Amino acid sequence: MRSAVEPLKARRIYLLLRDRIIAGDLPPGTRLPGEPALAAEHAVSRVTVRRALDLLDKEGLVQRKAGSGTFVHDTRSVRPIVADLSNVLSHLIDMGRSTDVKLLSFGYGLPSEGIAESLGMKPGERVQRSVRVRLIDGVPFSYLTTHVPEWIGLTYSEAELAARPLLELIERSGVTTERATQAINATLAGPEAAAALDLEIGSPLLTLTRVVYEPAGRGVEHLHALYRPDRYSFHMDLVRTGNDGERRWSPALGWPRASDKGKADKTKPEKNKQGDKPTRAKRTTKQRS
Amino acid sequence: MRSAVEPLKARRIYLLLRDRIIAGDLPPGTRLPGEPALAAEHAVSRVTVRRALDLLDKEGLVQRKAGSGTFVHDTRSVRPIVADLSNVLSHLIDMGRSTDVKLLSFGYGLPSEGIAESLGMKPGERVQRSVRVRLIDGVPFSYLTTHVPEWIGLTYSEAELAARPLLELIERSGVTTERATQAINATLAGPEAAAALDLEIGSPLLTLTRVVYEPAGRGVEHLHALYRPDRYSFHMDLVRTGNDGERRWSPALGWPRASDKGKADKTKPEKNKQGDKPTRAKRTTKQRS
DNA sequence: GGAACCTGTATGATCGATAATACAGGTTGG
DNA sequence: CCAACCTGTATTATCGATCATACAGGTTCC
Repeated sequence: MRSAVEPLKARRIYLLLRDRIIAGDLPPGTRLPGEPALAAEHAVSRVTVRRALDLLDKEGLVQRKAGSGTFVHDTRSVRPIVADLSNVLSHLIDMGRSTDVKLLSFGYGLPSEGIAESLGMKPGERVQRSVRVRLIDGVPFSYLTTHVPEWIGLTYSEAELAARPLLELIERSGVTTERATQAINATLAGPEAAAALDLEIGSPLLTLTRVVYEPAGRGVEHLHALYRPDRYSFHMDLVRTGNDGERRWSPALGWPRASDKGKADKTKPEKNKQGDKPTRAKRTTKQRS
Repeated sequence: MRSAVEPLKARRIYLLLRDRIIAGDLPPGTRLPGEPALAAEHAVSRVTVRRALDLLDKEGLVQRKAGSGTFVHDTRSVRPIVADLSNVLSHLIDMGRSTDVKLLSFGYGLPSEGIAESLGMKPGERVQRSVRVRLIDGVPFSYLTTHVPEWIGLTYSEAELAARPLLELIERSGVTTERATQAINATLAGPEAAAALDLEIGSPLLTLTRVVYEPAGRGVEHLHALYRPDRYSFHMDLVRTGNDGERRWSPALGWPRASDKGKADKTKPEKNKQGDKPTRAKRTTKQRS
């Protein structure tokens, strides 16, 4: 009967080792068990173990030395960018790193039902849809799909969208934005996002869905963002609030931030090994925040 | 040369359709193109398309009717649980839904380097490590790995950990917790987490890593949580703050929450079809928060 | 009823992933 | 130097995923 489409064994072992490395169970510098040992441990052939190690190697998680062994690579050099809740990269820009935006798609049309509902639009109303990719130091890290009601979208041009932050353009049109809701989740990379973010299909992605409202309560922007988790993550400081029976954590508002012990700071610009696919930009423009 | 371990084609098509469904591109009720059409569109055989649809069907994203077609299932019945930033499920509990905890592992030992560093421990100091699974209405949705310095862990028993929230036990030991930092990210399910959360290996997961500090700055708890994205997501309301040049989004503190338009509310308890694996609990206890 | 679509199911051929095995060459430590 | 490990590489065999094709049966609509 049904054979249950088991994912590739190599991938299974890859994920297992990857988890142990990331969880710190295999600290940087550790020598992994030899390929024959791993093969025996997981009851697979050595060829399969090698493929798993190849994947880890390609991601820079391990370093292989012929004749010597396979070692866990020092992870600290590939720490992801951290952004606070508001999804602001300001301190990165302060550090002199440049963020660019590439506009992949731009057009008008009818919104899907879910978008229309969350923007509170009447049936038949049209939206502007755009797809952008954000790069930091030339490396793509987020894939943004935005939907904006047509009457706002018409106040700026395609070129302006590629050059300025969308929220700025919206506010320039006379709309004031005050409230927003957002949800953070996880998903797998589909073909388009995978290509844009230079990933394999099926890689994990962080998602952020944000809907921005104007004071009257109508939605003015629907943002769906996909982030490479190895290059981006949400970070926040919490303080314990509330009275005895109802104690909980609340985000510590307002900089200065609490824990800046020089920990995840000197994020090196990624070694950019394997010089494949120079990511020829279709339309790239400097843009802040 | 290298054949690049392309993920299974069926999985590729599955992901593609899944993205379009979740993104709202294919609204609930829509009839998908026929299997022959999809096969042609993606240049694969019909058998492969069927396997992709099988996966979507198994996840409840589509519904197939012999002779009629394949339809996008009404997604609203499988909306994920929403938790606010502080990771509190209080309003769910208020709604009468029960959360249980299953303790999978408990023990003492030396921490990995990363854990030790984030807890600010001296070399040689030991930690208590525990792995728990949280269920809501009997369905697992999170996989928690916690590390606590031994001197705190010794103040409570294994049975207590299975019955009470960890932070409560820590505070009971005399430590006051005031600050914490946390990061949200995404990853793929490894074998253990996949088994515990009733998922396929390689499924996407939300991760939350939180380190809790006592006033003196020593870490007292390291929490690594994995969440099923289809059953859990982080949600927050934002307000626009800051002066002109420095406008940004800040979390809207303090309930009452802004957007409760009865949207993601009536989350039905999941149909629990396919009665396989009755999830026999090893050690299950009611627990709040 | 009947044409035209659909899903469900079965078949044998093909191709890639995996297994089992063998050997070459580097590294380490006695 | 040499024994004992390691990674790198190659070979052949097997098994599962995929393909191409065909047919059965349900649904829809004219």
